[in-house]
Amino acid sequence: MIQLQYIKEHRDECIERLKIKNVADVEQRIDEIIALDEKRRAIQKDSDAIKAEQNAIAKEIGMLFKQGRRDEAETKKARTAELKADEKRMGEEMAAVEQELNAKLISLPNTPHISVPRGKSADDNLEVGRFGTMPELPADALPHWDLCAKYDIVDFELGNKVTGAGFPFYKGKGARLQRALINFFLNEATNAGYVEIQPPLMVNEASGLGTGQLPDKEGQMYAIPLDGFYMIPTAEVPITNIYRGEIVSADQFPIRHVGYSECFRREAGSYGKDVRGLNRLHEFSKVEIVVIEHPDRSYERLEEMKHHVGGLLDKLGLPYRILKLCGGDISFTSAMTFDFEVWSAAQKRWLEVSSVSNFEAFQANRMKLRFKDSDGKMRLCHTLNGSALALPRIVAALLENNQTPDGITMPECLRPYLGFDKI
RNA sequence: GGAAAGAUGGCAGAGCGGUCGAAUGCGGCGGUCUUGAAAACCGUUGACCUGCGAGGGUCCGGGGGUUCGAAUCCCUCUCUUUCCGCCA
Repeated sequence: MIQLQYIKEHRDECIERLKIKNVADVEQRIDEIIALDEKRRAIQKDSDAIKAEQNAIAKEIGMLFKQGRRDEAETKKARTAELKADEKRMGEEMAAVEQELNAKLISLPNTPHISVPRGKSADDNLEVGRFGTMPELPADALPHWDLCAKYDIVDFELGNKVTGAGFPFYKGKGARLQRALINFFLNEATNAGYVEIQPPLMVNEASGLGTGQLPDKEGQMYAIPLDGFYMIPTAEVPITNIYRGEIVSADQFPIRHVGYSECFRREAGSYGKDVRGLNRLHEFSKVEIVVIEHPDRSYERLEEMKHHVGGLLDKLGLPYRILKLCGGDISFTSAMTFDFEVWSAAQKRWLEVSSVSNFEAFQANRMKLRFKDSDGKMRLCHTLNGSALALPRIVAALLENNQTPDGITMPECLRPYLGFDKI
């Protein structure tokens, strides 16, 4: 949720930024919010005056009773009845205005950073770097789903039987590869100063609201209505929500966490060739990094996180590119996002394996995550997160890019975790 | 699943329906003392809305009610703890 104060004090800048996200009727929406806020304040002023009078009378009545002046007390009571009626009416008006204001505020996406490129769709994302070398595969090279079957390391059919499409089984060296990647990613992050967390895989509604999955992306999460829980779509949700409602002390900055979790996504409406094999699953493993930082330093931290993610891909020897997402492709909650895509050499496609974002104060405002600044004032923290990394597409690229006539070569950095060097 | 108890400030923990935004302890911050630190002692220390300010208002798990007046009484929801049962 954008801070109301920011909207009021920087109306034009706010509108300009939201236009980068192609928000329809921004001026009108912003001005409605400002008007509602003025209305709210006017009502509150009157309502506060009434309450002040009520409080004063109640005090007087207390005194009168004590002094035994009952008649005078009864007279005062009459006045209170009038005030009560007024207060009730105003309270209802206030609640209605607040509800409307809140609904309008919460439906506004985060303001993107002013440097975010304009654009309508993923085609307009800006490539800001390309690393590694793209392997030349022979003409008979296999896509990863064929390799999975050939070496019996990921079984999609079995997943269909036991659960459903998008819930594969990993077997033998495939399962071991999963475990190796998770450990490799967790260790790398720990060495870089991230404190490891193993979070719950289900969260309550308040947590979903805190990080912005609710109400915006309700249909994307698996829900357990009987208990009011949601299966997490990413470890970002439970880990960031650790700090929901907290006032952290400034000397804790930056707060760095890493967590591995299974991620559950309904992916409603996405079908076709994009979902083949490991390209898009309903359940997948991911290691996530989460950072909470002082507003003045959050963009430094974003760079640091990008560096960390890039380092992982370098070590894995996968060719990748970094995209700065345009206004049309960036998420609802994000102010700036970089996607990392690896080259999947047999599919001849770029696959997104990480998304690193700065949410600025957007999540913190929803969660009321604050700190006391050096001037003693309460301020909202900035929150950031990134995948480091999501496994399935990494596995897809590793299998495809490293295939040879006598097996699939595993990258050096994973061998201590794998116990073998070839599948 | 059955039974009971509870939810108060960063934490712990008091609180006859009016003088309670809330005792006390711990913690935090400032100071005295000290070469420095610890201890001791003194002082200070909630958040939010609104107003230029003085000030006003709100908040004792959420919601509703009784009352001139509710942290305190009633209803309801949620959650937590303990015991029993079941089970990893």
